[in-house]
Amino acid sequence: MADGGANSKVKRKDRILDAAEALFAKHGFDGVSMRKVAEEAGVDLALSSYHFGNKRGLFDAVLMRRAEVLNETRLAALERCKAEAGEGGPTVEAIINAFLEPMLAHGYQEDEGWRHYFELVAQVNSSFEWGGQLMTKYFDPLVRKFIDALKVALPNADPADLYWCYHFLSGALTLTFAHTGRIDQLSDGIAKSEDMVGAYERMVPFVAAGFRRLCDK
Amino acid sequence: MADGGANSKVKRKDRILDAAEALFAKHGFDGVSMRKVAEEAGVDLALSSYHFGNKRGLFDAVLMRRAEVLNETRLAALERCKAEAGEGGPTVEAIINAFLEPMLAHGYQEDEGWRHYFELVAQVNSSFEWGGQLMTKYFDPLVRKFIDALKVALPNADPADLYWCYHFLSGALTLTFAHTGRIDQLSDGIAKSEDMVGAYERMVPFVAAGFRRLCDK
DNA sequence: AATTAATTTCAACAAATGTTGAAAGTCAAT
DNA sequence: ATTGACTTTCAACATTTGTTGAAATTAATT
Repeated sequence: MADGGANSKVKRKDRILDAAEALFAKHGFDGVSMRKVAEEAGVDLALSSYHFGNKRGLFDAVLMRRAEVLNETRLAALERCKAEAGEGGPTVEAIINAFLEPMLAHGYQEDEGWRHYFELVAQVNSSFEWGGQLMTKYFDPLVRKFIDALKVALPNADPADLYWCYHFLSGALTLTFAHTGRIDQLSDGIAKSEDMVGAYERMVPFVAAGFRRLCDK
Repeated sequence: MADGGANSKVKRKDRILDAAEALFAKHGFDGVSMRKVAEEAGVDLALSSYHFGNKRGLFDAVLMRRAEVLNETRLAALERCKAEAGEGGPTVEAIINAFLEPMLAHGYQEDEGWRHYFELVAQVNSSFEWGGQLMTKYFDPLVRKFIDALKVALPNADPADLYWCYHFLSGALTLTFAHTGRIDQLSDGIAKSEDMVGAYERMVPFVAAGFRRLCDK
């Protein structure tokens, strides 16, 4: 039997998460109904509540699923770049690269699940209602490790400067992966929001230069 | 009679816009009901539909109201910095400053209306559903003028690099004004999201350094 | 095969939603 | 005072919303 249909071997619970991920990414928490999720996933309405308790539980489960994977991959990238560096520790560029590169590694081009996920994170990050709480919960423990590494690479930095620089990085990063298509329109097609490799290759030096200007004293 | 109550002289139409602005900023388009707007504004439910046609019309009116003011102020700042510069034109730093400084000028500290507005724009900018369309419509004509000025300041820049740099600026800017409180939690209070002056003073050199690294050849 | 547990469906609930037509009120100009 | 345009209220509409018990089905265990 061919896969992919409504009778696919993929567990219903995962199909619900996939559908919710795609829909929340496009329309936000309040723009999606439980019925729409059920319809998209090809399951009964009540099943999402059974598996995740309620709508908010479903939303949290979507956010958590890939956060754990991303955090592990980023941590591994940070450890690797530390190991490859000499005793002075890695450069600013190498640390930022370790933070960004894993976002492309997860088969970003092929796997639309990850694309939906990053669109969702972008929206959560800059939303007043969710931004402070959820991003802190899911990502900040790891972010602190990257900032510690940056403190070593920029030993004379004022901590407040360092946190603001990371904040700017976070904003540039999430908007880029939000994939809104705005840069396409603004540039008349010269820059393409689908070109994540091009964005990544530019973001590393852009952000590193900013860190150095403010924190390299 | 004292002002400020439900019988204030302020026109009901403006009270609706103010209430909608605050609510949309906090909860997004789909997270706000017409009834909540009416209640917050102290007017009848049907009045918003009468003045703005429907919910979407109200949302557009909120976005448009201050966009026009901001665009004018930014244009004036750009012209002024061009006039003050020599014949070589303004520096990258001066151009970016002209783009950012007007956001603080509108009595940002006192007037919470502007704070709500920027929170709303932040959310719109990184939302898939609205980001591409609305930002282009309201802001891009002016943004193109700033990019033209940057092309003069960075004459050897590859246009694609320039557009990506602006995109990074846009992301850093909107997240900072989204005011989510995340930087407070991440930094344990060392950096404060209320400190918009501090953010502004750091963002100008941060972004300018990025532009120079990628576009100054 | 029998029993228990986990999953999925069905049907319905009360509450909340955007919108609208008609009535009532307000205000300025004649 | 009367007209006429504009503003505001009232009441109701048809949908849509999240959630939940109870029944039915499937899977796992004995």
